[in-house]
Amino acid sequence: MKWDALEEEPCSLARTVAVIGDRWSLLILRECFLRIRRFDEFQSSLGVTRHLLADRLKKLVRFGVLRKIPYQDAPKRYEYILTQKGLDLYPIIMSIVHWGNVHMVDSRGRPLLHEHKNCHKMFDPVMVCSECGEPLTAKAVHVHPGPGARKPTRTGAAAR
Amino acid sequence: MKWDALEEEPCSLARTVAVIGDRWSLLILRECFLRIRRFDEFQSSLGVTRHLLADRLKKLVRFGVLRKIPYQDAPKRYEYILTQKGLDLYPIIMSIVHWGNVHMVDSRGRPLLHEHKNCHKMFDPVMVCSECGEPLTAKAVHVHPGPGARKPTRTGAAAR
DNA sequence: TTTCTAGGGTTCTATTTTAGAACTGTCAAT
DNA sequence: ATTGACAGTTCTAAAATAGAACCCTAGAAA
Repeated sequence: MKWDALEEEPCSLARTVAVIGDRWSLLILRECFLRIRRFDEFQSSLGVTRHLLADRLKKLVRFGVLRKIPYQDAPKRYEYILTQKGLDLYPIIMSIVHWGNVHMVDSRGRPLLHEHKNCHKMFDPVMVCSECGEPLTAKAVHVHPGPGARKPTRTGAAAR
Repeated sequence: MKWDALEEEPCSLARTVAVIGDRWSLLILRECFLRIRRFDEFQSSLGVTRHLLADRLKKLVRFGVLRKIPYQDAPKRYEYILTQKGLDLYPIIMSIVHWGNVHMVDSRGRPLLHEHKNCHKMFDPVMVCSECGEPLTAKAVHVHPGPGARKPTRTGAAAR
């Protein structure tokens, strides 16, 4: 399967994966949320090759996750900043970080702690139901085909 | 950077990306949460090559996200089911799906709808603070170095 | 008894991606 | 006139992926 094919899938996960589903895109986004904005900063903090960095930034701009803002003329220089669409990725990033905090830390403990400016406490992210506010688990969720679902076919290929 | 190097990074995001940060792993996990369990089912619903599927399943088992459960002897056959560590990936999967629902659907609408068995309503996932229960945004979060943070170096390489 | 099918892989070659390093070009400061 | 910062692009070699074919076990069918 090509990457382009992923964007066309009738599956919100597949389409999101088409945007952020590779190693470097996720690491670049991590840097974005840590206020990194310039090519060289990304390059030196990530150790990614300049080639791939340029490629991934271009892709993220194309998908509307990042926006190029000029910060100087002569020569033209740009900063890459998150759009609203990009800022909306925050729950994804945080849930990834949280899972790592729970399941992948070594004996030294967490690399980062998160403080909520609202309540001034260190927190973990919790995913809850928009309707009743209860924490979500896979077992408590039922899935239904939506309006954009793939029509059932004789082949029985899975549809989402 | 090698994949193995990612696991060693003092960054919970990087370490999680080492486990699930590629296209097929995420799609395989999607199937797992939709109750797919067998090699052939994965293969036909995803269209992934058998080679890569075998490789990714092996990786997910190695990381303790999936477990092989025999369901027949002679010949030995296994089902791949989520461990607790794997079930804990649910918020990641859901937040990815939700972002796709908001930003990547076409005119036909969402491929899937989610019903919460608790309250019997269709819902969206919301990420809130474990301490005060308020919804989280990137701007309301302050980041601090934790006990596992990389020690600052003269080179100024970013640390997380 | 030979053949077929299902399930779960492994092996092979060709194509794509990625890594790693070097190169380009503009401008500012020394 | 040279050096350095910044933001890329271009090159070759190495790795990962796609796509197809092959292998093995065992039960069912012909």
